[in-house]
Amino acid sequence: MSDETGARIRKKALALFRKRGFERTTMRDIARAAKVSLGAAYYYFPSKDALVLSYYEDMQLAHDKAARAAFRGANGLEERVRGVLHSKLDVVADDRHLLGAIFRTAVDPESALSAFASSTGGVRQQSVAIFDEAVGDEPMPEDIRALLPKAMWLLHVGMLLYFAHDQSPGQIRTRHLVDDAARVIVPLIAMASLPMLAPMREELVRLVARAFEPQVPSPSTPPAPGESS
Amino acid sequence: MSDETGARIRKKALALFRKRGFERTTMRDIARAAKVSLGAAYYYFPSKDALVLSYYEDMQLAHDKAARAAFRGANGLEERVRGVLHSKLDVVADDRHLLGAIFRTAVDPESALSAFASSTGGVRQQSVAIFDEAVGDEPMPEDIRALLPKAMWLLHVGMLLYFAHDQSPGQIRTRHLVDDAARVIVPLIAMASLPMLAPMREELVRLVARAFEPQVPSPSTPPAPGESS
DNA sequence: GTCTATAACATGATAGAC
DNA sequence: GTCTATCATGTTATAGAC
Repeated sequence: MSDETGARIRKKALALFRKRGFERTTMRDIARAAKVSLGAAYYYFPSKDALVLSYYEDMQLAHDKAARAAFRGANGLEERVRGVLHSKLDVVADDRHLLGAIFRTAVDPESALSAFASSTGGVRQQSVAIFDEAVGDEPMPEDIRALLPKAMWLLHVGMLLYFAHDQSPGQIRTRHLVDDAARVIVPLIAMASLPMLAPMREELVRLVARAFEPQVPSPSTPPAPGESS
Repeated sequence: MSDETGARIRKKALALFRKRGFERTTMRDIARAAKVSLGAAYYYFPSKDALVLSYYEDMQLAHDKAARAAFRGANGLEERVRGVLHSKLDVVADDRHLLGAIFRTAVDPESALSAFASSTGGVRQQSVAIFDEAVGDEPMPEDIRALLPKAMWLLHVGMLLYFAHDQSPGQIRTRHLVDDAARVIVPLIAMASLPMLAPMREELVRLVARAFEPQVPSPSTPPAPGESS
């Protein structure tokens, strides 16, 4: 019954996390709720953080579906941006306190769950891909097109951080922020596309692109020449 | 000997953190090194995180001095930006692994040390002030002038995060990033100042300003003055 | 070999004696 | 103000059931 047991532990864990928060839920609580021993819980999930990562994956999958649904009714870039961001907030709305736990590990350079670690790379790439879909075939200079999804992913992390700290009722402030950001992005791209600004744009794009370069040769990518600094 | 004991605990703790990292240093190690009991250590510092906050304050003070020294030899905004950012990296260079511990708590909405919590407000305000000095009397539209220090503070947090993850020798990549950013900032301000872009600038400034609005009236500050975030 | 249960350990934090 | 127990909890080790 391995599959069933693991699923039950996971389900109970997420339920407890939602109800009482990450910190105040102990592994013993989880085991008790799932009617297994503490050791069994650890047999299925090597750490408490692993249970959070499990939530992280769930969340990503749910966002994929929600965002694509939003895209279907959307007209133009602004609406797609609004859709991809609001749908993310919808997905995590009931789990704001869990975000804190995720951020804590995501930000730690030593953690395997670090937002920049390769173990979460798959989930992150999937997340960037949905922003790529949001940009779609909106006309813009090639260099901007290449970077925009990553930049949006980064901003969306900031949005989640803001959301996690947002004390306003229904987190209305974050919702407003998203609307404002969506409204601004189209003219911003238009402005950046002005030929007159091409030189500066190139410099900015180069700067951001360099910031995104991988730190270590990832196992799937052979060591690229000329990438030490 | 209260003062002397507390100072000794603090000093030994920071030394151990530097030598062996935050995680691998236990409160018992610290107590032993400072020749006090575990309970005594907790008498002076209510938590392990409190010891990190203590480092955070030290770091801020050191950065103030280092940045002002850099300003004295600097000519123009670009050099001051370079100075304020590089001096920060200089100050934290030997404590990169400590940054991870700081971020972990700074990002957590429940933590008192959260970067957005009022208990760290004093330190953060001081940090924003040094970026205000860096901007100095550079001519630019009023609304940009008001927001720029906060925006720079935010970007500098990103820089520290990047620095903490930077595996390149001597963290040369972060250093290059700082140079690039400094080079870009002056033309960026010039561009944003174009009268032709005033409408969009106003919208952007309003967006960012709203994001910085304080969440709740802090208990230590009466609700009258319009500043805290 | 695959799963489960129990005991033990390390460490952050607390209580109460002196 | 300092100490000695003691607790709570994440994690690991060990032993057993099937």
